Amino acid sequence: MNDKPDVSEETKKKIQKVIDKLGYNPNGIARGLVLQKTHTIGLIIPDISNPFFPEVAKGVEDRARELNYSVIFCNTDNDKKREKEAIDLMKSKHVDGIILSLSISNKEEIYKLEEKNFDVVQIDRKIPDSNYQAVVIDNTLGAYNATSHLIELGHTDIAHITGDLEIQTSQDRLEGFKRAIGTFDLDYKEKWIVEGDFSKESGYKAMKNLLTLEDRPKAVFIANDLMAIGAYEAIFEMGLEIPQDISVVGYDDIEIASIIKPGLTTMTQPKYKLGQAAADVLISKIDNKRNINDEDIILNPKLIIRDSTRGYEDE
Amino acid sequence: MNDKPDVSEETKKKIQKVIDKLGYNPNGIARGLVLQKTHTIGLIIPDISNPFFPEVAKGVEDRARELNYSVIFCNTDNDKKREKEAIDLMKSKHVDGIILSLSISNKEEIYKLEEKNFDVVQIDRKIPDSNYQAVVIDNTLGAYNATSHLIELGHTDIAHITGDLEIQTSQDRLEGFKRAIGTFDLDYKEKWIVEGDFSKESGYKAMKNLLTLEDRPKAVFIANDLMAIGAYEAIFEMGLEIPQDISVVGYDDIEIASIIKPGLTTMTQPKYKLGQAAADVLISKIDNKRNINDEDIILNPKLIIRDSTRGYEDE
DNA sequence: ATGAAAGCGCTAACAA
DNA sequence: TTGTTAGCGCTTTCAT
Repeated sequence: MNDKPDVSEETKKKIQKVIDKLGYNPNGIARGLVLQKTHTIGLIIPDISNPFFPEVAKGVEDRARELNYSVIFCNTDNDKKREKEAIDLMKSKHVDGIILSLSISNKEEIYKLEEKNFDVVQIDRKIPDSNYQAVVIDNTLGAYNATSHLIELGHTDIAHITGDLEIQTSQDRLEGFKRAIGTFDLDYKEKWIVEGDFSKESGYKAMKNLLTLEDRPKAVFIANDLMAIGAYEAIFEMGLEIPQDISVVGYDDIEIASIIKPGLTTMTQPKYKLGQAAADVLISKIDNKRNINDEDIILNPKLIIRDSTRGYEDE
Repeated sequence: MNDKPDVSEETKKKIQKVIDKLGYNPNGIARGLVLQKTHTIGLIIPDISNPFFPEVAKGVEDRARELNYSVIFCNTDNDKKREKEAIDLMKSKHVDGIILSLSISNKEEIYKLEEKNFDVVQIDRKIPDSNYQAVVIDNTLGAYNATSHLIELGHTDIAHITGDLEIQTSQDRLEGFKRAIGTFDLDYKEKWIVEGDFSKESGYKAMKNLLTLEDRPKAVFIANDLMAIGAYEAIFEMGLEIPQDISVVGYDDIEIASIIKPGLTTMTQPKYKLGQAAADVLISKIDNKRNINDEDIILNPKLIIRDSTRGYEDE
């Protein structure tokens, strides 16, 4: 009997001796069978080799371990079929709950889970109309703050290079940009908003585009760092300097942002914290069935100021 | 009964209907209990947020899934205590086998596992004197090839910036360097071998060091890309050009290597393949107890030639 | 071709 | 305080 208060010290010691001698360790799976509890959670993510997720996974695993849970993990490559398989796997392994990030197109699986009353928390992206609690990072706010930084520096001619607009993230960042421009009563020109696709090359092209305009912008907010790197190239190629001729703000804070010259001002995302929070929420749901608070948790990204931005009038 | 040949088609269909209607899914944990088999493997790695491991983890998970296994993962942060806990966890979860990368100082755990006749494969680093099969990448060969590339380009004055020499990897790369120099009958100068610690700053310092020498080298092999980035800075600061004045080869092929100017020639490691191979080996061990081949698997890194190297006489 | 029963290793409930 | 027993959901064996 597991540490019950009514076992004599003496017996405990005796038992412990035998345990050590035989090298016995308890069979968690038999225990799981009778207790209907595996002390395991599932982690379903699109791609562990996308630099966003390892930190998240680490946060999940660290916190889960602290709370006495272990984690089974699955990559889905954003593939609907694999997402379904991953969920079925979690069911058959009888995990106590699941942390997942599904592709938007896969609502059905979420609904099925809801029907079965499974404990789930969504991370990074929330499926619209789903009832499960989500832990996400506020992209709109991030973009708003990035743009505001430029405005506070005195800039008025600000462009934006978006990500692939099919993706919600890009839409959110675009909206944050527009909102900042609006809040400060600047007007933005449609031609200063150029669509990219998150790749370095698309950043290069978009920037080239912007720089050949007659009234070219003096600052640009770019939806991710990789495109910003491409933009750097375009800027240098035109013989311009950062930030003297043009200020640039990226998004993501990838490793290169601090290494490249000039250091890239960018938004950093609380990835580890996201993982921790998700594990916290899920496990408190599991351990304590009443939902104390099932509001979504929205984490704030943070501005990292480096050398790629400066005031318009600083010169 | 699971797909036995002696069940009438009719019955099968009937059963299937009921299954679908009730939304039944089999309880893998009860099955595991009676079969003494969980179809789960453990993955114990130092740090998923170190860019080396996510690819490895992906390789493991992909291959495991193909072979019908799922994976429980643990981060250890190279902490002995956490390594032990992770192993105990795997035992209590009754995984069918473990893929792990332990710190060298933790031999005892490996030995204990051996005693218990557990299926294990080691990745990335092999504990000396352990009997478990390992899947590793040949650092000595990689360094040898990197250096040879420089020699084949016609260089004779070649320096080396090492990593932290407490770490086996650094030793291996140093040895590969020396071996290449020896094979081609060049002689190396001790002062051309400078110790760094894998950080960008140490690369900068070491390079500064090398460049202020009276007889400064015309080429340098650096034990990782991050230090190479630091070295770039030192080189540019001295008003020198890459590769005109000095050729540089790095190691790791981190993302920045292809983005920085000039593109860094470097060694890339088959990380995904490492993960796959480890899963292959482990699961074939599990499924088929006789050890077909328990030799270590040694994977070869590959040279990626970019713009940071050129022949000594090309000018 | 199908049904009944035993048992995997554990915990909870109960009896002594 | 300790010992005994039932049963978690499955597979396997044996009997029908």
